[in-house]
Amino acid sequence: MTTRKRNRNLDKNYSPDSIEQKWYSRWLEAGLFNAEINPEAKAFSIVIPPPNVTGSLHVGHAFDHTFQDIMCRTKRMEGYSVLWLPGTDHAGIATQNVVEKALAKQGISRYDLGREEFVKRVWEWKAEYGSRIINQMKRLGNSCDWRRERFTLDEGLSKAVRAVFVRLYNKGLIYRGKYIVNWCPRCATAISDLEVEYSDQEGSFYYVQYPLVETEANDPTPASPYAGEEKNDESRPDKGGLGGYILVATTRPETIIGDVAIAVHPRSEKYRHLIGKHVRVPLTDRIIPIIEDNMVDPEFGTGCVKITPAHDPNDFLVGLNHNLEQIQVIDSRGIMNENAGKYQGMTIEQARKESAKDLESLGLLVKTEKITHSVGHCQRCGTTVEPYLSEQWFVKTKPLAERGVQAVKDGRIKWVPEQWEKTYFNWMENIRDWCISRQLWWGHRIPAWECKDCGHITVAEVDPTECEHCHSKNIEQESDVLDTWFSSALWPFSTMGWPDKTPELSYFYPTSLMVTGFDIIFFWVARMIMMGLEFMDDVPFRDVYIHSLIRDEHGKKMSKTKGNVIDPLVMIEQYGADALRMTLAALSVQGRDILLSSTRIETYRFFMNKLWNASRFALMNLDDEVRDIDVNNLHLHDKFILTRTQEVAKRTRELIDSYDIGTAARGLYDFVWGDLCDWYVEMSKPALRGDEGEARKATTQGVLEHVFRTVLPLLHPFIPFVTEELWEAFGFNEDYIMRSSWPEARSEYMFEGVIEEMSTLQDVVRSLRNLRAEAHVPPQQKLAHAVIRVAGESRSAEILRASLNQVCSLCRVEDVAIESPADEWRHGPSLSGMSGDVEVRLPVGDVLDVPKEIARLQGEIANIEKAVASSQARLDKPSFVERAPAEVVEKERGKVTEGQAQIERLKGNLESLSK
RNA sequence: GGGCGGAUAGUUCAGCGGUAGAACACCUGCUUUACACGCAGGGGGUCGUAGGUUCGAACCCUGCUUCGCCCACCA
Repeated sequence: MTTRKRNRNLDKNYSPDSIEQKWYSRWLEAGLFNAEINPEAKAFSIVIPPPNVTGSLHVGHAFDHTFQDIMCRTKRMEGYSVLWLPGTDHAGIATQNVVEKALAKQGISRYDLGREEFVKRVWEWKAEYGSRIINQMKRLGNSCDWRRERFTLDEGLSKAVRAVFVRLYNKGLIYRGKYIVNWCPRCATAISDLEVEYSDQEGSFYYVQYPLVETEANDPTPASPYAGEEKNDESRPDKGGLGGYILVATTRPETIIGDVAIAVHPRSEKYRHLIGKHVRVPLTDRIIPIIEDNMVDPEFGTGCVKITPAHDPNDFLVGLNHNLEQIQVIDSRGIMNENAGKYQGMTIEQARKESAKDLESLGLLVKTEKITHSVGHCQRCGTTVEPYLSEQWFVKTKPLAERGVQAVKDGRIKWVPEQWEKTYFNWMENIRDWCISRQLWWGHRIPAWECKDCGHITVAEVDPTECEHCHSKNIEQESDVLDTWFSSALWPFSTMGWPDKTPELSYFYPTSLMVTGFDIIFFWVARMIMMGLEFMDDVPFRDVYIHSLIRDEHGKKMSKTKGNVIDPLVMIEQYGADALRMTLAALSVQGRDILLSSTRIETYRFFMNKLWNASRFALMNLDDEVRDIDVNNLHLHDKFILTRTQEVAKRTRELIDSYDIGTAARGLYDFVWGDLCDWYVEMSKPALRGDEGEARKATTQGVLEHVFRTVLPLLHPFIPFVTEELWEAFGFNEDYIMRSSWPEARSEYMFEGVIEEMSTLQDVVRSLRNLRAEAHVPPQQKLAHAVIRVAGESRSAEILRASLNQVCSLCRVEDVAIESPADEWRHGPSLSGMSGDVEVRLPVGDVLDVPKEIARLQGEIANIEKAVASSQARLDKPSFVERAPAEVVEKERGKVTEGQAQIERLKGNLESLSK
């Protein structure tokens, strides 16, 4: 005889706080999250998307992590050796900004401190706040192997970064050059294309006339003959630039002093004759040529473009093609420089206003127009991004991207949901080189040393002491650091010890799954794929699950300024981590944003209590002895719950395997609350009370034991804490539920047809309850008896006869009689209802309101007649009978005959009531 | 300009070929010995719009309206 140590003293209400903390530390102590290399077992691995060290856990992380934790816990229970590798990202620009902001409060800038001291301060900051987000992850219940926690700037990862940089450089896939890049004047660094966010803005279009000059000689600028005149004079020759002027439209008059050419389209009717001629740049004395270039859209603006290679990406390319000078007039902080003449020292905005004013007074500004155009902003600080000419490092991405595309095309990487594949292909197939240098101090310093003597650049994994070319000792390391995403791109293998050949790499790489949001597909996912293929010669992960965004209850993006941020930690305080996890899991639907509100979390908080109390009920009715289930002594409801339990076990596993945790979570919720609590628990009461004898009581206990023994592990990945606590209370075994194995569906507990039979019973119970409510019978009043009228030989009659005890208990009646409809009605005034082939009658004596009941019956008859008529109409269509599947037609026939019988019965009732 | 997704009960969403479901909200009634973090019952929807395919469409196809997102361009 098996016995168990049960704990029957559970509190009446579930309180998560102490329980969650207790179990988390026990799991840690027992080393249950530790990943072991076990050749006997299959490996399952996930590397966590490393959050910023300075960050705080937001609800997006919470969702992401819940998903990963569900997968990891499930796989552990399925017998895999699971690695969930945690860590944080140094987040170069973001972290540097945070620390700079803190310093600014003390009136210090990073330049005051100098590079070395500043970086030291950032490390101090990291030491103080870096563990915060890690602790928050632990509160959520993340089952990461914390022994393996990594940081993108730690020693091992830095080694990997260097190795990758050097190898790519030697392969010719990293190059350095002077190019136009996106530049944030506030952060004073280059940023990649992806770090620019565009938004539409009001701006002005300035129509400026450039005077045509005969030669390249430095003639003095002629004053415009039109200064001060009416500007809309159609006779003016500058309309279309045909006279002494050429008209150019620009949004950036402050860059005019950096102009080096005017470009027109080669086939432009209007301007062709001017190609090769020259103009004088307004506000300067420079003479520049009019050139032709395909880049010009003759339909846009005036059809001619001023070319400023140092301050516009398109102009930059035109400049290269035509071998034009690059004149920089704006410096790295967004201030006009020494080439800007009288505008030197002004901000861009000031210079724009001033130059426009000056152009106007020279009579060269023909008009200004309001336009909306999209303007790029720095993702980190919102400052308007400047195209800026500077020396930068780039990764040549095309060859890497080609392999990345191939890996998805031949199925080595699977995207879930599949739709994201398209987005990925679209980006990868049109990929541009990646600017990886940043003029920051916090990050991986580029391992390149420039020789002050010969200018040669030495790129090396180990700090060199001399120039590899001329052996001069006079070398200096590049001051730039790498884009933070460079190190992130290596995360799946750098965290496992690459470039060394470690056992972790051979066992856990490629990882099984990557879970992340669509916002970093390009930043991160695509680059991990490229780097993984290049350096591991294998994909970094088999499946990519892209989850949707979490928004507030009205579908708005959460943001601090809107004040609609849901803080997962506050939610955990308030409702418990389990409730939050269950909510996030249950709300998740593939390919759709998730709208979250605290009332939703409350719903799942209630679910925790429901599960808790259902367990309390079971425990109150179980003694320490484990009872066997006697399959020959089961009632319908026992078979029903056993069957449903097996179904749910099977279905949940399938759903989790296909990453549909939303449906899985909702299925478990419905099973526990609906099937188990609303029906089984209620129906098991008579047997547990002993009303059906000792054998029935024992078997019912066995069933309860089995159901909880099965459903708690199914729930565990979703709500680990409460299930662990209950597992212990039931005393199912001495071990942790976390270490239990995933329940298999057991065929001996699956019974054919019981779900349908049960629904017959449920319908009858609902009908009876309905009648009670209708007759306003007080719930506490036990009725003497109800009558169920059903043909004696039908299946329904059999089902009901076997479950009379349960029907009585659920409907609070003393006795239920089963009669044949042919029997004479002899119970006095009654209410009746139908469900299927079963007529339910409730003798209600004096309580019955006769006129009201007559009205109700008439209404019901009308409804049924309508339904019968519509079914009949379908049956009358030969096409329907011929082409619809036989079972559908049969169902329709059934509806008609049943409906008609029902109408007959109701009419009989009506007659007897009318008397 | 290219692409993607949504439009179903008051709200947020499931359903994705056989004539509508859940949660929350609302109404009625309940100290029913697991749970008021609960129980029972109820009201509420011509499934955005117009066509088409089909015996049959919320579901498939095509237009339209509308909301949101991504990419590219913007002198």
